[in-house]
Amino acid sequence: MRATIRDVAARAGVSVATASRALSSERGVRPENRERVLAAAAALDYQPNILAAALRGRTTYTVGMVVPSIGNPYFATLVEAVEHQLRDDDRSLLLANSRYEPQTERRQIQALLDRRVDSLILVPCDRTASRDATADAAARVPTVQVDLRVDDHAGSSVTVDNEFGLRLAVDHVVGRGAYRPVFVGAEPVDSSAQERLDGYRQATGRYGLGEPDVLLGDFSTDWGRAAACRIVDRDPRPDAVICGNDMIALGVLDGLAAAGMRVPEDIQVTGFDDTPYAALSRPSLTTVRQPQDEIAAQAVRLLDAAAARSDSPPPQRIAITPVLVARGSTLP
Amino acid sequence: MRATIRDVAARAGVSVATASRALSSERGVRPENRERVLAAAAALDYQPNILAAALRGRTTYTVGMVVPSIGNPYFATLVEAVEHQLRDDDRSLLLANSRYEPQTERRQIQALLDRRVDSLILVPCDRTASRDATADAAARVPTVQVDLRVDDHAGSSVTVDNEFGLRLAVDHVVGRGAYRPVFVGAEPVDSSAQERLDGYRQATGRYGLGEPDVLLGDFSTDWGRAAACRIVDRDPRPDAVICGNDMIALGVLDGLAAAGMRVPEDIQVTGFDDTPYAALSRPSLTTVRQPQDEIAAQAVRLLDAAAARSDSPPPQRIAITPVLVARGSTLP
DNA sequence: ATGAAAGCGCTAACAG
DNA sequence: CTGTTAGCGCTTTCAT
Repeated sequence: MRATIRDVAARAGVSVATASRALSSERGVRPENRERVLAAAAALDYQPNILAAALRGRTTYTVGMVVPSIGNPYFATLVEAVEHQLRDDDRSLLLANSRYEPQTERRQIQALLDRRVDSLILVPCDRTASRDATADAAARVPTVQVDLRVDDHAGSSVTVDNEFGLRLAVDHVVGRGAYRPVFVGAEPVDSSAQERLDGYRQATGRYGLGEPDVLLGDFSTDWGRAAACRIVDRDPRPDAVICGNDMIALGVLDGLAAAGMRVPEDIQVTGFDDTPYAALSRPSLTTVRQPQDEIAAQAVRLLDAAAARSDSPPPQRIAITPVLVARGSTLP
Repeated sequence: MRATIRDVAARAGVSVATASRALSSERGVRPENRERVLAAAAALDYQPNILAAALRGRTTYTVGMVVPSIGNPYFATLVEAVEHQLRDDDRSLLLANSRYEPQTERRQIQALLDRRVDSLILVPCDRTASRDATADAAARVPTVQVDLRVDDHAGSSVTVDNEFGLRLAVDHVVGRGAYRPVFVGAEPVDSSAQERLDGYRQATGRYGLGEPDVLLGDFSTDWGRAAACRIVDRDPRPDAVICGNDMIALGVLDGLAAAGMRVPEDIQVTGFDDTPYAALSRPSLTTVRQPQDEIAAQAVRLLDAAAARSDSPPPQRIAITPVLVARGSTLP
C-alpha cells in the first residue's frame, strides 16, 4: 500500500497538518520540522494523492483540451505545444477528440468538466453549433478558444490573424507576377475558413484584381486535388493558387503535377499553417506559418490569469501575427 | 454550486446510500425509488464528482498514455485510435509526451500514476533506459507497451510484426527486379529500429543477396536526405532503398530527386508505417502499413482483461501482421 | 431494500 | 509555529 500523509507525519513525529504544510511548501513550519517531514516523505517514497487534494482543495493540476482531430498534424503539433507548456508547471493534459462533431464535442467537454479540470482549451469545430457548449464550459471554468472560435461569444481566444496571413500570401504571389489568382478554401463552417476567405477577398480587392475567384470545399487533400482539376481546365488559366491550408495545397500540388503543370513556373501555389508536411512536398510549399508555441503559451497564460482572479477577468482576444515562409512552390 | 448526491437524495426522499445505489445502477433498489432518484438527478442536473468516487472507490475511468512525440504523425494517429477506443466506454485519456527522453518519460509516468490512472499505455522510447520505469509502472497498474517495447521485460505488449513487415518490403522490390537493395534505418535505440534492421538482414539473407547493406541514422527526414546523397555516390549504385520508416523514406525521395534520379525507374523506395504523409509524396510512397486501430483495440482489450482479474494475468505479447501498400515509389 | 455511519487522503479553519 | 477537528462527495459495510 502506498504511504499516506499520516505515515509521513507519524514517521516525522509531527501532526498531519504540519506534514501537509511542509509538503505544500507554504511557510509556517519550523525549518527543523520541515526537514524531518521531507526526509520522512523521501524515505517512505511518499506520493501525494492528487485526487484527495483536489477533492478537498479546488485544483486538479489538470487542464482539458478538445480538438477536432488529434490525428491531424496541425492539431497534433498544437497539442504538443500545449502539453509542453503545461509540463513546465507539472500539470497534465486531459485530451479529447471531437471528430468535428458538435455533439461529440459537447459530450467531451462534459466529460472533462466531470473530471474537474482546472481549465479548458477548446478548438470549437463549428462556428455556430459549438457555441452553447463553449459558453456553458466558460461559465464553469476558465476557458480559452484556440485556433478556432465560435461566433458571437465573448470568451477569450487566441488565434492567428488569418486575414493578415492571407494578405501575406496574396502579396507574395502578386509580387512575383501573378495577376490571376484563385483561392481554394473550405466552406466557412469554422472561423478560420471564414476569416481566410474574407482575407483573400480583401487582399485581392486591394490590388483591384477583379471579382475574387474562389473555390470552396473542405480542408482536405482530396478537395485540393479535385480543385486542381477544375483549375487547369479554366480559360484563362489562373497563375496562382492560394490555398486555405496546407492539406489543400498538397492536394493541389498533386493534382497540378498529374495534369502536367509546372509549379512554380506555370502556376504558383501557397498553403497555410506550415504543418510538418509543407517542407517535405515536391516542390516544397510556400506557406503561412502559425507560431504554435506562441499560441500555446498565450493560451496557457490567459488561463492562468483567469484562474488567479476570483472575479472573471474581461475576456481577451489575442490575434497572433503569422509570417510567410517562402519555399519552392512560389517563384524566387 | 453543483448539486451533490445529498441534494439528489433529499429531493428523492431517500438516503444518500440509496441514491448512490440507484445511480450506480447496481441492483438492490426498489424500482419505484430508483425512478425517483433518477428523476431528481435529472431535475437537478446532477453530475457525479468522479474525483470523489475515485477517492472512495478505486477507478478513475482514466487511462494514461505516454508517447515519445505527440506531434509525430505516427504517434498522433495512434493516440487518436486509442482515444477513440476509450471514448466508446466513457473513459478519458491523460496524455503525456516523453520527448524521447527516458528521464522525462519516467517523470511523466509518475505524474500519471499520481493522478491515479486506471491503467497505462506506454510507448517506451528506449529499449534499455525505459526499462525500469516501465517495470515500476507495471507493478502498480495494468500496463501495456504499444508499438515499442523494452528489452527483457515480461510485460504485455502490442506491436506490429516488424520482421515480417520488412520481409514484405524486400520481397516487393526484389519481385520487381531489385537485386542490390540498401537499408536506411535508425540506430537500434528503440525496439522497432532493432527489429526492422534484423528483419532486413533476414529478408535479404533469404535471397542470398550477399552482405546486407545498411545505413543507420535516426528516424528523420534529414537523415533520409543525407543517406540519399551517400547512396547516389555508390558504385555500383543500389537499385532499391528500403527505409526504416516513412520519414526517412520521404527524405530519401527528396534527396534522390535533388540528385536527378528517377523513382521508381532508376531506384525503388519503400517506407514503413503508412503515415498520412505516405500517400501525399511525389511519387507516392510504397510502404508497410501498421493497422493502428487494431493495435489500439488490442491494447485496450489487454488492459481491460488485466483489470478484470485481481491476480495479474500472464503477460501477453501480441504481434500484429502488417500489410504492404503498393504505391508509386516502386515499380508496378 | 434501506439507512446510518465510517472513512478514502488531504487541506483548511480554528485554537492553542 | 503546531495540533485538533472538520469535512470535500462519494461508496460501502453493517445493521435494520
